[in-house]
Amino acid sequence: MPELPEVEIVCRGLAPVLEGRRLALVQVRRANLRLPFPVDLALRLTGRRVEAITRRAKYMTWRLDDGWVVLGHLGMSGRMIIGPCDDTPPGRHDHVIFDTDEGRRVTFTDPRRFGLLDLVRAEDLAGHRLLCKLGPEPLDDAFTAKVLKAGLAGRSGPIKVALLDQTLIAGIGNIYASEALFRAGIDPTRAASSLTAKEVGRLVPALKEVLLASIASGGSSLRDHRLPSGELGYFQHSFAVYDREGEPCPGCDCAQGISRIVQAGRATYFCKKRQK
DNA sequence: CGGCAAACCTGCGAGC
DNA sequence: TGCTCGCAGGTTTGCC
Repeated sequence: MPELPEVEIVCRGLAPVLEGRRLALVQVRRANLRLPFPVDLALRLTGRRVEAITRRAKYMTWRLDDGWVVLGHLGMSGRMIIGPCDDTPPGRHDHVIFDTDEGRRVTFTDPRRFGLLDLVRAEDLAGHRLLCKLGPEPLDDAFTAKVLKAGLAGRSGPIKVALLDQTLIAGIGNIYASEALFRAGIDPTRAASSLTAKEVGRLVPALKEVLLASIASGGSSLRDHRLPSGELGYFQHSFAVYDREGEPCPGCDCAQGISRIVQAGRATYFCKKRQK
């Protein structure tokens, strides 16, 4: 379930395993995911020390000791699984396996193969073709109602679809778009440009709140119960509206309950009474 | 440029 | 039990 909060949790979970460690053995088990892997990826990573792990939007970056950065994306179904280095045979979808000099193993598994892994020079990271068009980080202080309002100007499409546009805001996915609009009381079908300053003034904190709450719950569950699987960031969330079609609205007593519609090919969940 | 559908993949649950 | 269908949390591309 990799939207911004999940990627953040994965990065935080990987940091204690990888930061400061050398990659003793890297196994690349196929030539590509969504994009081709860099040539000689395994060779270029083997022996490198991971200096720092950070996140940009839904991308993770591992800064290496030779000036290169591993750029990773989990796509729809990508996961990072932590375990020991042992003789367990890799699963069908275990595409890249990183063993550290401490005897720990990180397995990048991705059944649908929408994820990606690339190498980029640190000084070229911001200009990378996948990163250079990304909009502001929603959790940055610089992401304000004024900034979002300006971005929505001239957009006739629905606000919910606009929130998924990574050039407008980076990191919002299909779940948190619905959740934030519910929290802000805004109808997802409204034209993006029709939102008033007051409404955008509710939407921006709503976005920050749903993301932060998700990170907080993931962080705590990660600290408190290390999953036997070693899997990071894939705990049970409780969403107010997402995937709750027909269930009672948690914000009002309407008889209709949560509605599901499709916008730009993706499911949207909302309360028709509470969201205007 | 904006908006939309299709494409990339596999897995899973519902329904028959 | 087994099949088909629809659907899934992302992003890019190409067409209008």
